[in-house]
Amino acid sequence: MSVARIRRSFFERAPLEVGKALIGMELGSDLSNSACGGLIVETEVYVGPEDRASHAWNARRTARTEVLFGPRGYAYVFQIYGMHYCFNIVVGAGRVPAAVLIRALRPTFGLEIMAKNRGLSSVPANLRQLTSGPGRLAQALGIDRQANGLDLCQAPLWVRRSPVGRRLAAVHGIRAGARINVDYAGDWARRNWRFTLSEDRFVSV
DNA sequence: GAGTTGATCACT
DNA sequence: GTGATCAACTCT
Repeated sequence: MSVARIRRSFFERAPLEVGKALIGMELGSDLSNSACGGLIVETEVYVGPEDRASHAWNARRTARTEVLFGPRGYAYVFQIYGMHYCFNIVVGAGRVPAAVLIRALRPTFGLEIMAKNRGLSSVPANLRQLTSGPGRLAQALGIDRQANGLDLCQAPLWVRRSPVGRRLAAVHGIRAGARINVDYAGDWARRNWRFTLSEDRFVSV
């Protein structure tokens, strides 16, 4: 599959701006030797060191968070609850440690691959099982710790504009709400830094 | 409500 | 170096 990848400058903007702009764009993967992916319908933004909910809170710089301090447009992948992976994109101006978590996709291609990656015997009747939720979509796209640090402008993992997605966002609109499962972050948990394609059935619960 | 494991941190 | 704590989730 020939893919016109996105320019790095797309990611080199204010984190909230990128988090919103990603809604309706395509996320694709060749990590399983056959292309699969879908349209991004849900994101969460972690703005930087001041954000109590961020792994980079208080400028915490460790082996795990290292890629957050590097160039924009790279994958930040971490394991959570001992068994799931979350896929993020490093974004922002300069090298502030900010990222956008991709929380849900509307699956559009390579459905068989994604079903297999998810451990399902066939493509499920309810496609929400494939990519609705950060852990689910990472598994569906074959993303694990090995994908950490991949350059999304070159690697077999890409983001690109989608005319269909752009239209969906224009017609249905984008909603901002509170981020999920970050109650430990106090006031920061209440900021409306989660973006969803309004009314989309593939948005996670 | 349980599962599961690595990162992080507060200690020696 | 060692041990305790717990997490940006999923499935039953």
